[in-house]
Amino acid sequence: MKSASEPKPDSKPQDLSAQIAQAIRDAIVEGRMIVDERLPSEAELSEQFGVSRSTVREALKRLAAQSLIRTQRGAFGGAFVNKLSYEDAYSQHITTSTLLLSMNAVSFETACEARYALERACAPLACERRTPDHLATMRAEIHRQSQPGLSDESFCASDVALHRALVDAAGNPVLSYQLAGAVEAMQPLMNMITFTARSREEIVGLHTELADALEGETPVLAEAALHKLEAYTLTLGQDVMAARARKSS
Amino acid sequence: MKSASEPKPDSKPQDLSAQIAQAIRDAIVEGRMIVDERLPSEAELSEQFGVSRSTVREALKRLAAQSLIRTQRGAFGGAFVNKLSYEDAYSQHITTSTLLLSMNAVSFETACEARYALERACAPLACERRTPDHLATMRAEIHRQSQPGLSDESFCASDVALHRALVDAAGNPVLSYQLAGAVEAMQPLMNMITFTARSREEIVGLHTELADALEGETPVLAEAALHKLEAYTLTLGQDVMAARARKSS
DNA sequence: GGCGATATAAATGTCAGACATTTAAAGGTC
DNA sequence: GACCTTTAAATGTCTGACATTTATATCGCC
Repeated sequence: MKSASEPKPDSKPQDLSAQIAQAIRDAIVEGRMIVDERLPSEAELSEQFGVSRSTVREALKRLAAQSLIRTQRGAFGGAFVNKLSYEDAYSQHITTSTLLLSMNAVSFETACEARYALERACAPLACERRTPDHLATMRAEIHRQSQPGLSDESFCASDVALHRALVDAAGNPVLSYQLAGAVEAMQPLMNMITFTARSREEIVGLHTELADALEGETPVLAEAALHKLEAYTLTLGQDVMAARARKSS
Repeated sequence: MKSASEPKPDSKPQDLSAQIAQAIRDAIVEGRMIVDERLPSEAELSEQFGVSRSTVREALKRLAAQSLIRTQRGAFGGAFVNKLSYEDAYSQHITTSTLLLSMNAVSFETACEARYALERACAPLACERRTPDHLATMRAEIHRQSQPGLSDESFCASDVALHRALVDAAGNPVLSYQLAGAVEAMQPLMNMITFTARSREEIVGLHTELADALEGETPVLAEAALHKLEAYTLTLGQDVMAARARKSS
């Protein structure tokens, strides 16, 4: 793997707590410590590394922030190598993706393209494996989206739920994990768009096409629906941008 | 357990340092603090939150571990909201994905399926946008892979580099970020496979098909090559599994 | 006046020790 | 044997001190 011998000569000597965290992280990632194994106590670690207990604690908190360890108080407590759950990984991935998008001025076009490309990737699998449950969820969300009184926020949330159902229908947890970030991180960008009655109607129509394609197990139609959805979402976004540009100029 | 009447099984009240970290994290994610803005000093934070400086420091270390803040020593130093770079996001994503796969006993089949589904997602874009540079990289890696003396590790690394070039050719950084985890996290699983001369030849052939498809801008052929590659990788993996089962029984 | 060396101050990094709290296990009582 | 109490081993928190880093201000010299 990479690390220590980076070509970058600038590398500042890190804090002790960062170094210790890295040492333990390596041990976990490389499998030298297994899930649920107990780390030495803070006192023992501070002796092993020749630092104070506070420094060790800061290192452990870094690892805890990445869900690499969990701590338990009391006798026979301590820090344990944590089994990284899909749930933990999801939420970290979503936080990171959301920040990445918002802090790097990713254009609506780029994010949209990535999102729908990824969703099309799971369309064939979803057609093959979708259960009645998945179809029911999608139909329910579509029904929700066609109700007139729905707020923009709720419409967006329902949109995410529908797409989430599509992803889950592919029946591959690794795929679901990878896509969760892409879809959910888009929501802040989606929330910029104000949906008119007209545009909602169009979207609901395309969602229905998508659900029909899954039900009929026709991947080509599912991909086509996603292509149309991407194109339409893009025009909506560009309209909003154009309107803003006009207003501000 | 006293009562089930709690509306939310609030599980456990978190540590103070975790609460403080969450409060600051929320402020950053919700945009109440912007990039490069300076946080109050540790002393000020400890007064604001009514805790000791060590507790504040543990909270800050948690945030630093997620690359949400960076710290600078010296006068007018302090903690600053960090602009999350693609690089930081990559490495976090890869670490998380690798652990997720290794700790949750994800099958080779599932991981393989996810990986190639994602790669096929960027095939059409890559056909459209690949530069001569991308093609050159792919050809160079293919040439490397066909050299007889190459170690298994190097072969795998070259495989990753080739697929990385494919992903980058799509010219969408968000897509690259999302896929980096999937492809690189697979490497430990790929390293299980020992490549015979025969299997390498087959893989190099399929890689060439893929490069040809990109060069000819024929997305259908690119997807076909990836499908064949997935199928072949899968059989290789299953052979290894079967051989192990025979040996251990 | 300008410039280089020095002092200063503000902040993080580290340490040491104490006390509080939690928790499981050992021991004692009926 | 069931229930209560004690105990010990951990983490969680606080306090105060000192070390180190670094931008800025000051001073002395030309």
